[in-house]
Amino acid sequence: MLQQTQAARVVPFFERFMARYPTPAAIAQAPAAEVLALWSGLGYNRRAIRLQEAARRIAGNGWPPDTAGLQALPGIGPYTAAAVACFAYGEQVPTTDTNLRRVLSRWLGRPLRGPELAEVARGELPSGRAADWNQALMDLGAGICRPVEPSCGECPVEDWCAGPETYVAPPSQGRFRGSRREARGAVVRGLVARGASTLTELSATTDLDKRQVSTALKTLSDEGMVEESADGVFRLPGS
DNA sequence: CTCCCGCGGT
DNA sequence: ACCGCCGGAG
Repeated sequence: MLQQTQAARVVPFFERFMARYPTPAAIAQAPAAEVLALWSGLGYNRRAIRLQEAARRIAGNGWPPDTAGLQALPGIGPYTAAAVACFAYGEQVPTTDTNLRRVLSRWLGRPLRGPELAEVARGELPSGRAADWNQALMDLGAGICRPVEPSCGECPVEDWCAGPETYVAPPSQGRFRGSRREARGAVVRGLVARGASTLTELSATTDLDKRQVSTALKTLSDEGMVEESADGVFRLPGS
């Protein structure tokens, strides 16, 4: 849930999920339609499908014991694997998210990315305190070492930091208004609200033209978020 | 407009 | 290395 999503926005969704699905087995057995209904509104709906698939593997095979095993699960990349390994398993690994990337880049005075970022972050880990360190750097990045208008005067490490200039903004994302992403999100919300629906019904509900709805349904089907249950009738999987 | 405790397919 | 994916806050 925290992947590319502000922590404050995640909290209510997380609480609902943990109440409904306290264990991997619980979410593994749920209909995908129900999981998507609980997820819809948080963003990046594919994460819900991948989370459930990961839970099914975990319910069947148990938890992967290390970072490599975690990263082999769907939807789990370098950051999430490291975060689980560190915060849940106590492994001494850096959680190289966007905050650590920015904080360490400014600290060292040059832009860090990819393998080099991971290597530098590993080198800075204080012995035996990876979890505290990672948490502290993420909070420093979110609260003080912000992307724009960082509060260097309040920063506890200002004296040995190169300064905020080296921050490089991520590539811009393209308009959301009128995008296929917006249409896909609207179609999922429409199917959550209406249940099984035709193209015409979804077009009316979402206030999108049939061309956009049709494209959204096709791509959503390809990714396992929608099924065509009968000819021309679409629904969320398992509904 | 930008950013958010990224990931996966190309 | 690049791009699409969701949605809300500032």
